[in-house]
Amino acid sequence: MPPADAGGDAAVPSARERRSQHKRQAVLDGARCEFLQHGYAATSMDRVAAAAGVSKATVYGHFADKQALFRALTEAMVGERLSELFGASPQQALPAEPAAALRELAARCLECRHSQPQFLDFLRLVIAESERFPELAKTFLAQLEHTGVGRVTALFEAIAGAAEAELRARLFMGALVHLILMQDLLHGREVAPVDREAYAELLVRLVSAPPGTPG
Amino acid sequence: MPPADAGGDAAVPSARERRSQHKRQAVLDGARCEFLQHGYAATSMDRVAAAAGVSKATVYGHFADKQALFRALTEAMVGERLSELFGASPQQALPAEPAAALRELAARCLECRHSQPQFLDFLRLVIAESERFPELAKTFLAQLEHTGVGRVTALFEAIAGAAEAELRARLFMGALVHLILMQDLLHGREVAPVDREAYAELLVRLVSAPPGTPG
DNA sequence: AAAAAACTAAACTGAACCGTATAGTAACTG
DNA sequence: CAGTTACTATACGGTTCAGTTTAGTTTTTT
Repeated sequence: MPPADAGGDAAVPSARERRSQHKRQAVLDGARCEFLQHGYAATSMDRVAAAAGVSKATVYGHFADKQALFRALTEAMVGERLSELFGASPQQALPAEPAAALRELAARCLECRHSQPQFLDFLRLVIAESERFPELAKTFLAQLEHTGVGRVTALFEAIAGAAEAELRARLFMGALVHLILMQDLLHGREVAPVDREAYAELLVRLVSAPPGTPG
Repeated sequence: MPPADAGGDAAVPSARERRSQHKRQAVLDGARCEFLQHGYAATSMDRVAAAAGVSKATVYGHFADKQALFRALTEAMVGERLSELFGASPQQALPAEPAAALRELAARCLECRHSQPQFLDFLRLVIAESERFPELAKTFLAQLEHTGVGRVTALFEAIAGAAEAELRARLFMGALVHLILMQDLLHGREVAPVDREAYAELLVRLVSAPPGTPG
């Protein structure tokens, strides 16, 4: 018999459902472009609709208001941006040797300006709206904890023992994120150029040092 | 003879001049409050005037438009926020011993949430508007280079030789700024609490390590 | 073919905003 | 005291914006 499902969440979506979801995705794509470029306050719903190639009524048919659209967009982005950055993809597996894995991870992060251009804009958006949308900031950090710190901590446990591994991981990630922030987000390459390879190499060397006695 | 100066930049300002500058400062204070709280786009000039306790005509008498006011405000803040953070004040001199100075500097930075609450909002503003006002970002970084990296580099030269001193300084500052950003700006204390003292101590120890051979 | 659902284009409401203008007031100057 | 300056309060013009509505079209379902 034909599916008695009258427009719900069937496993096999109807043609109407597919069309609707297609439009919904178009709205999200348009919103992504506008919000990432102009921030929350300076983005107008008219331009979102135009960028999505969709009428304004359609936008409001899928999302209750501007805030709902923003939240739906950013929630979707938190996951994809971070997991792409840390390479959950199968072909981008890290080397088995911990130190080499760290070096590879550092190189990958410092390349994000080219490999993940949207990530920088997204990071700026998260910081810019961290007061207006604190849940966004928290979700971002929780995902970063889950996707990044966890993995790196495991690497440091293999290098320098378990005691300081998490702190070392945070330090490692922090130094990388900071460089990206200053150089790529704040146009620091034009103000104070830094040798990224030397930076990464020194970072890996220092932060992998054995847990010896303090100087 | 009495000063023939007719309203210019005399060394002894007239009473009128003083009144005017007082109002101008009130406008800047109101603007600071509003811009730091709501960002550029979401701040209205009407609310700036209200926050300053001043009529809107006075605002536009002192500043050509919203952008000019924003630029004047942020330019003024770049200097004061950073120099207060790094303690150019006489009573806040750093210890003579380099390692102790680093520890003191780290502690001071990690306390900025309490000692310099405006700094966090300002940092968020600089990042949020780094595309709309790239000069602001560059000025901020240039000042950070001048006030922060320079000093810290000198400390590391005294510890680990001149070769890697600058990179070590950037690494040191980067790890600190990152922690502040994640914990204080992005509400990370509620998501992933970090022992700040342990973080600072490990940071100082690792980044002060002798320039020995890599592992 | 008829009914239903989702869409489009365009106009509209009510409010906010930037910047200007007007009219009048308080303070300083010569 | 007369003139100038900076201010206040208020209102206005023109634009933009969030969100709704209206009327009509395309697509899917029955």
